[in-house]
Amino acid sequence: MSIVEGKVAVMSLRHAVLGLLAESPASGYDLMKTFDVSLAHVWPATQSQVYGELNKLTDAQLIEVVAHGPRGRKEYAITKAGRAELHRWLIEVEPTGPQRHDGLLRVFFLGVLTPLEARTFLLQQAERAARAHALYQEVADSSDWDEEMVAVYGRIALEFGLRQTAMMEGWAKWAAEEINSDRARRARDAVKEQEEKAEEQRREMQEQE
Amino acid sequence: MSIVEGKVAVMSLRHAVLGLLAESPASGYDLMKTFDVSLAHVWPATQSQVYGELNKLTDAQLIEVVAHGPRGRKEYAITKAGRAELHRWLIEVEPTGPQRHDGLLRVFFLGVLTPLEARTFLLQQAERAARAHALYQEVADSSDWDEEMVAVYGRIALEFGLRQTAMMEGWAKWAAEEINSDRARRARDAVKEQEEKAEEQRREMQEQE
DNA sequence: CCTCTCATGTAAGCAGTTACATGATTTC
DNA sequence: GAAATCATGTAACTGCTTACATGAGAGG
Repeated sequence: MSIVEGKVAVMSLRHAVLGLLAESPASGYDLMKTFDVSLAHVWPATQSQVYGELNKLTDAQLIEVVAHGPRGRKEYAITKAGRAELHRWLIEVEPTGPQRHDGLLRVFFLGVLTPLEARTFLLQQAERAARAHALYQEVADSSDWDEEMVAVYGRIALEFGLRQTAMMEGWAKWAAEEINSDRARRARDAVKEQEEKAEEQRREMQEQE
Repeated sequence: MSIVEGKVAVMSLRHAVLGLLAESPASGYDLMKTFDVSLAHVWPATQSQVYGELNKLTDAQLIEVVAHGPRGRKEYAITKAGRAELHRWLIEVEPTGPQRHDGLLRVFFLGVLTPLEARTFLLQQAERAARAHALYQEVADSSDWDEEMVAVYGRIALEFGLRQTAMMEGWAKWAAEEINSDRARRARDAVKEQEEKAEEQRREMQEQE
């Protein structure tokens, strides 16, 4: 399933699980902790999703149960076929890049707000970004980036978060200023003028009746 | 619906449609063109989604049909209630920020690749970002950012794209270098050592049998 | 014994994608 | 009159979220 005649479903959750199990065997419960902490901002997943995916991956023989623990605990490990699929995904499947940014979507519609409201919104975005940046910075400072593979690539991912939030803050502040720019003022004047013209026409139409 | 006792569904598609109709009346067909061009990287939507949402919004009286054209064309306009809902969403609902970045997800698992493969992957990411940046730059250069509200905020959104792609390129290049760093080399050595120890233990176990 | 953590699962529903269906109008 | 474009919709399916259900073991 999922791979039929070269046509491949996206489904990165599957590969997130495979990737985590490639590092070390774990139970669904263990994986959830990782999803809630490390992967929360990259690929969030819910408990029911993870347990469901583990069963599907087992059926597809990409992972297997290697130990049964107390309380029905099932420890999974990646299989050879699973490693191959993970490798294929990493090397051959084109990443799609980030999509669906609802903060940025709002920017397209800031014209319906007053300039003051729009400016406030953008400065709030800047602050949110700054707070997120500070949080990432804390993690970067507190963690001991020692001799582990996870650490090297985890650090690289964290650096992305740092740069992303810094970029966001700078952009939002710049955008807030831009609203007060000459260009924006001219645009607002033009819109107002059009509205006045339309109003005038409407009045004339009414007078004719 | 969708708003029950302060509990609000996310559903930004609804607000994307409201936002577009707030600027000027349009048909589903018109909106699709906007979704495919301007909003493609911010909030992609399919044709069936848009037509479905238009009907739902009409039922909810947030928009209304203002004209019937040829070929069954229905032109929609936003209502007062729709404008209020759009305003509420813009001001009161917290943006969630970007989520689900499958390129970044891959970074977490680069440990399963050889250093060379990982480096290649990151440099490909850098190139992709550079290409996207060039594309945004072309739009920025070619468009006449004249006196229109859409232009001001469209330009601001475009600037986000420019900064985002520039950040991505810089980060990916930095990351590619980081793999050759001392820290990474030490991590790889440590992993190898552990594997050798495990191998040794396995051999000892077999000898005992 | 009681509570907290560990541990796995099911069911309902919404959001998003893909594919299919249909027909009117314009353009060459 | 054929092809391209305009225009709206439905159906099936996948992915994701929310809420519910259940129970075993550990620690006070």
